[in-house]
Amino acid sequence: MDNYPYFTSRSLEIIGSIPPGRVTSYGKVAALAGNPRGARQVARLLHGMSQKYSLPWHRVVNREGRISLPVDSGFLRQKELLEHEGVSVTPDGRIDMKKYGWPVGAFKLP
DNA sequence: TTAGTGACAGGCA
DNA sequence: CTGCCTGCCACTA
Repeated sequence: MDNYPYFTSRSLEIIGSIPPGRVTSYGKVAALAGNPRGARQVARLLHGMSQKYSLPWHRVVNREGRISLPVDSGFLRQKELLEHEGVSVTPDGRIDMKKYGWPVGAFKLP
């Protein structure tokens, strides 16, 4: 792993600890990482290096529980990956956060 | 340096 | 439910 800033490395850890079959939001990750205002940074992060570290990027959606990825840029991929884990996604990319949301209770950072 | 942009969020009509 | 607007912050032209 490279030497990333605090917020970045912390975000990567959190995303990496999302269990299969569960999803969270960009804002939630940012908040857990210590910056409630950093949702966009988390998004930019995933956009740039999710593939590189084989992170579960597909388990991160927006606050409305919707896939925030353009249809022409990975929407379908994310949908497939989630359904493959047992997460039901509607054709327009909506997910039931009440059912698949994470974390459930209090989250303890590793 | 300023202006525009985006895998976002929250509040409100 | 759908829009519209404001706040954010790193990046780019």
